[in-house]
Amino acid sequence: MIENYLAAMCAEGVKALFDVEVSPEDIQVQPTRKDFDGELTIVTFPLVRFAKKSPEETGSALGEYLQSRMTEVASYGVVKGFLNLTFTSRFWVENLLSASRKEDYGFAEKDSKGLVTVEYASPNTNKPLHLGHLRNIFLGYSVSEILKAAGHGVKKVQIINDRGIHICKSMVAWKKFGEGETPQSAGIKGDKLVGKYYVLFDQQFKKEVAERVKEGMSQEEAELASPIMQEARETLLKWEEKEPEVYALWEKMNAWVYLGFDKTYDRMGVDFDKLYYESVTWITGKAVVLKGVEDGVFNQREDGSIWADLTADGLDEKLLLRKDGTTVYMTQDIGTAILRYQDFPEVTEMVYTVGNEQEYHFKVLFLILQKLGYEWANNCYHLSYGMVELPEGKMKSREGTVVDADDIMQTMADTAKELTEELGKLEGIEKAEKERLYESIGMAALKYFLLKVDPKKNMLFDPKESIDFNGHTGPFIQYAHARIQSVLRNIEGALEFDSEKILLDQYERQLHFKIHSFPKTVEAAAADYSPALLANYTFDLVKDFNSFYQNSSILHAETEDLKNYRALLAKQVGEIIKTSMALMGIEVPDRM
RNA sequence: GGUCGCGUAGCUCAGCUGGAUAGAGCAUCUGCCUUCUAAGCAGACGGUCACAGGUUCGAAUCCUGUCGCGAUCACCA
Repeated sequence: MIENYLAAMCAEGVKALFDVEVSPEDIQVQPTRKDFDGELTIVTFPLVRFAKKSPEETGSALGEYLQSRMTEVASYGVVKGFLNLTFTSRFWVENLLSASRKEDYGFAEKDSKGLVTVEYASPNTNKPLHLGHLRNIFLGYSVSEILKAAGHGVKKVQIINDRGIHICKSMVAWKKFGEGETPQSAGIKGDKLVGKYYVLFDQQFKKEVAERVKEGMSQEEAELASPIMQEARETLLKWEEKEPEVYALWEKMNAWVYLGFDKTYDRMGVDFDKLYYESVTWITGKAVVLKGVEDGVFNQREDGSIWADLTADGLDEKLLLRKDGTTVYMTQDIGTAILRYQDFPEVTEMVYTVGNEQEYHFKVLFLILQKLGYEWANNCYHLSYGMVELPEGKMKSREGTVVDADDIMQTMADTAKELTEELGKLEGIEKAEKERLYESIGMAALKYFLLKVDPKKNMLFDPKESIDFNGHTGPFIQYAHARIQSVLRNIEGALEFDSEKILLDQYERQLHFKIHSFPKTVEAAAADYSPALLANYTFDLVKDFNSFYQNSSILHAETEDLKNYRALLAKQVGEIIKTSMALMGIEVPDRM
């Protein structure tokens, strides 16, 4: 990495020129701003006090030193406390050649770092997936791919929340109003069908409550007295006792939902290495909690409920087991974590991709696991992401303002089709191929839109904007790649050239520098668990490429050497676009 | 009320461990398709980086306080 070498040389220079020891880490090396000549800049302000000279003189002295000792440095310029270095064409061209020779440029050595589990998609089985899940799932998938690229082993895991009162609600409503309806008979996906009955339950519940309030009950009393709610609670108890009829219905309805989810995941292009079900993990959780009481980690109250006292750590007391012995969310998550550790004993880190409204939950969970004495609890990380809001405010399932995952994917594909047909570029392509393309473009728009924003921030999903394929969008990047492939299709033979004959202009220097930064960007994205870093990098790369592309022709270059060199440059940009987008789960077609 | 997060152009967002005149995209306006795909390029317009202090050669960035918005503090998950 040239930055490190440069910093080391600077430190050496400071020692030689000003007789002061500085460590290379203290030398500030940064990309040169666009409006100045050069690719890398040394900030010399901090060195001024050692040099006892003006910033300008300090910069010149150091620049002179570097230029005379580094063959890579072609020239330097000093502006106030900034030393701008321009590297030789030869250096950048060599760099390009070595990058293009690497099969997996930008990737760290495989499995050079520890195994990480990444959990994402924790859906409830009582309703279909929505836009919030999409952000969660794309994020988790992308982070998994990025971690792999950075040299980690990765296991993608899903936790399915298949037990609890919410499923019972769907079950009760289906029994009451369903008349034996199935996904087949209704002609809709299983998750949609079950979701429908969840909504029906809520409507009935509200109706019953309203009736009772009208008769003079308080809101609270009415909610307790609602027959359908009572039935749901009874169903939950029967489920816990594994009463055959209830259990069979539960299995049947969950199976419908899983088939529906599978379709959605499939279209999203994501997969999992292992699934966990809360209907299983709670058993482990409960056992661990009971053991924890014996070991004095938790305490039991008179009513029989079990609690973790975290007040000493500045948190609250947390319920782990109800007085009737049933488990809560936290108990299940304890069980899940332990099971996961048993499944992957070599794991060095566990990542949880879960919304930021659960930050407190995970703080508590990790602390409890630590108290239980698990070493690995120190390496759990809550990859917390912000909510997706709509222009009209938050999504609320009860108010019907949720954006359904399947619907939005379909809308994106439809729009892609519409706009592509309008442009009329796909003559002579088979129909099936075209359909694949529309899907690919639509999904790129959606995924990129959700991933380009810093995960931890809340974001706004404006349907109008998300469907735009111009500007800072997935299709814009796909398009650049398609154009590159188109150029390459017109070139025969190997892209060989005499590197002595290549002189770079400013557009190309920008590009070379971006290419050079790719491995570093992957590493940074992994360290931050942030696909947004990659997204923004790729967009910048494409913009630089477009400038170059529009301003210097490749096929009609002045000489054969120049043509081949530029083509190789374009090819390398194409390669990076492809890998980088793949790390976001986005495919890039060869034409569009 | 306690805790955590956020506040940058009309809108959506970048801005890495403090560094140059705060950057993109959208929107608005002006140019560019008889050489490689115009889903593009070149340019114009647009900012009191919420506010007030502090730290220093230098602050959108770090610290403190104020205001505004959001999340959370469930025997829901």
